Amino acid sequence: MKKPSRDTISRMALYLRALQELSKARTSPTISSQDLAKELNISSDQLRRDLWYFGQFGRRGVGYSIESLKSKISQILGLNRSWNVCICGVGNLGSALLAYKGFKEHSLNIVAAFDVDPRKIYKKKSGIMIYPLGDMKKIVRSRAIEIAIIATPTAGALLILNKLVSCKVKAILNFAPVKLTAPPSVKLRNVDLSTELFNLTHFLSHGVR
Amino acid sequence: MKKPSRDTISRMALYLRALQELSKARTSPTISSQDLAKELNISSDQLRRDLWYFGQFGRRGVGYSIESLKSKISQILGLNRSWNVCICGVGNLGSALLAYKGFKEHSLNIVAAFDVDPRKIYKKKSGIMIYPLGDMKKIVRSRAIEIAIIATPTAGALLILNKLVSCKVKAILNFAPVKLTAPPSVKLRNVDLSTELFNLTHFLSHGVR
DNA sequence: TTGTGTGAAACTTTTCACAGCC
DNA sequence: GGCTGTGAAAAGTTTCACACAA
Repeated sequence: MKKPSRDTISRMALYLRALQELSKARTSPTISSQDLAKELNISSDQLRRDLWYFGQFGRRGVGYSIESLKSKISQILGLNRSWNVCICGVGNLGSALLAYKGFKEHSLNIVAAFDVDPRKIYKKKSGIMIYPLGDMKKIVRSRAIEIAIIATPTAGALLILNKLVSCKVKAILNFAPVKLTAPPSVKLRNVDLSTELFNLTHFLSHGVR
Repeated sequence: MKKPSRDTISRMALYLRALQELSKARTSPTISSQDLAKELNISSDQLRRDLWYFGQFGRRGVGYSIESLKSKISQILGLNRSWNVCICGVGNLGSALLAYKGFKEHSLNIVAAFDVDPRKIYKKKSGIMIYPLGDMKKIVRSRAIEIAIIATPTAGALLILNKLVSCKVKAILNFAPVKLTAPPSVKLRNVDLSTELFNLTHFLSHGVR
C-alpha cells in the first residue's frame, strides 16, 4: 500500500465537507462514489482511489454510509480530536481568520492571538485575547498550542517563525507572502493568496489550462 | 513542446517574487538556477524544466539575468498589463483582500466591491467603493472588470456566482468554502483556507508527508 | 444489477545525466 | 570549470476495466 499524496489529502477535506452537507440534507443514508464525485466535479475513479489509500469503507452494490464515511475521513484528517491553534498577526487577514467559523466546526480551537502593536495587546477580538510576543512561550505552553498560523506582513514573518519554532509548536501555516522554511521538527506549509490569482491571469492572457 | 501544469504556473509566481527580492537586494545582475532554487527549497532541475515550457531565458555558464527573467515571467503570468478586479463580500476576508497590498504591485487593481448589507453600501473601505448587487452589471461594464473574487459566506456564494457569470466576468476566484462550478466561458478557481490546515492535522496525527 | 476495490495501462511530473555553450 | 537546455529514465497520479460482493 502506498502513501497518499498531498492532493489526495486535500480532496479528503472536500469529501468531508460534501458529506457534511449531505448529512444535513438527510436524503439517503448512503451515497455512491458516482454521486459524491459528481458533486465535486471529479471522477468516481479518483474518489475510490483516494479512499483506497486508507482502507475499505464501502459496500459493493450499495455505496458508502454517509455517517460512517464522514467519521472515517475525520479520523484520517486528524479531526477526531481537538487542536489548539494561535493566530500571529491581527491585521485584516488575522482578524478574518479569528472570525472564521469553519475552524471550530472541525475542532480547531483558536485559543490565542499575538501581535506587536501595543494598542491591540491585552484586548479581545472575536472573543480571543491578543498577547504580546513576549508572552508567547508562556501562552503556547499553558494553552497547549500545537498549531500556529502566521498572518503578519512579510517583514514580521521570519521573526515570528523563529519564535514559534523555539516555542516548539508542531505545525505552522504561513499566509505571509514569503516562502518560509522550518527545521524538520516543525511541519510548515506556505499558502499564498495571490498565487491562485496569477493562475487566472496566466489563463486569461494565454488561454490554456 | 508541452503545456505547463498548474503547479508550474504556481511556481512561476514564486520565482517572480524571489526575483523581485533579489532585484531589490541588488547583489549580482545574474543568478543561477541552483541559487534561485535553493531560495525556494526546490531542485534546480525543476526550475529549469519549468522555464523550459516557455522558452530559453538563460546563458550557459552564466545563469539568468534577474531583470530579464523577471520581465519574462511577468509576461508569462499575464502581469505585463493591468487587470480590473472586484471583491464580492466585504466581511473580514473581503476587507483583508481590499487592504492587501500585494495585488497592486502586480497591476491587479481592485476597482469595486459588492455587498448585500445596506449599512456598508455606498461607503468606501480602503479607498474602494462598496456597491449593492443591483449595481453589479453597470459597474462591471463601466469599470471593465474582468476578474472577480468571491469572499462571501457559503450561503451567498452561489447567488453571487450566478450574477457574476451573467455579468460576463472572465475569471472568478472563490474563497467561500463551497466548491463552485461555472460554465466554460468563465474560468473559476476554488481556494479553501482550511484545506491546508487539514493537511497539517493529518500530518500531525499520522506522521506522513 | 449495482457499485466497490483494485491490478494494469495510460498519462503526467520530476529527476537524472550529459551534450554543448560561456 | 560553470551552468543551461533537454532527451530519457524514474516516479507518481489518474483512468480504465473488470472481478466480485450485496
